Amino acid sequence: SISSSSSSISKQQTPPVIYPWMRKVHINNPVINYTNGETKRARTAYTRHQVLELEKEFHFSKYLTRRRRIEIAHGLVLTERQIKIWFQNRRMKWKKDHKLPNTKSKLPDQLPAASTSSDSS
Amino acid sequence: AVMILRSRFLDARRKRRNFSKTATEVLNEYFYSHLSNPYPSEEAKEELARKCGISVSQVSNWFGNKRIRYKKNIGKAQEEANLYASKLANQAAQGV
DNA sequence: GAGTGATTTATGGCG
DNA sequence: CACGCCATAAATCAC
Repeated sequence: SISSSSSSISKQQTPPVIYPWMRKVHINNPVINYTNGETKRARTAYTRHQVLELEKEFHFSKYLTRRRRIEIAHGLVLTERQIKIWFQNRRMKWKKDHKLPNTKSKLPDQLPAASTSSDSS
Repeated sequence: AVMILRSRFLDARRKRRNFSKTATEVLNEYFYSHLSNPYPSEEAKEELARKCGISVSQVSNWFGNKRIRYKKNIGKAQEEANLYASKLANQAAQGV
């Protein structure tokens, strides 16, 4: 029983309380605002080609040497930092995919063939 | 070519289902009762996952989305906040 | 079309 | 010190 002992009887009534976690934190330079008042942080979506190449490289090796990182960065027109970060994120994803997905996963290794799945191509 | 199509259809995002109402209820109750710091520990996440019948990753996703979307619209979320606040007060009154 | 769960870029802390 | 891991932010995707 880990009932939180934080029985803070704070006054309810729509408290306009702004806790620290509610403040924006990654509002750095890369902001793009179009005529509208919105200022959003830009998140570049990598092209299919870029992702494909990165994925290929990752399959070859999960880690990058400094040398290789520079080559890829130039080849894909991305910064070394972006390459490094991409590999870190990719490793995290790999871990997530390869850790025991417990015994309740319903992976369709053998889909019910009864349904008329009219697959065409 | 076939593999591409396969992977596209097997992509987890594409067969999205909403969580059960009770699961959302449980998550929201935790969120609003910890509004000052809605960051459940690993253990708390596991318990929530168990109670909701979802995975720990899904609990993490839920809190990540909830935090961002709450602070993107603090005003609109007040309704929900009050709703769960009164719900909790009610529970406390009954000694739950 | 808004809502929502999941995924993709990106940051910062700590080891 | 640079780099990896990790939790997380924020934007975006896909249904």
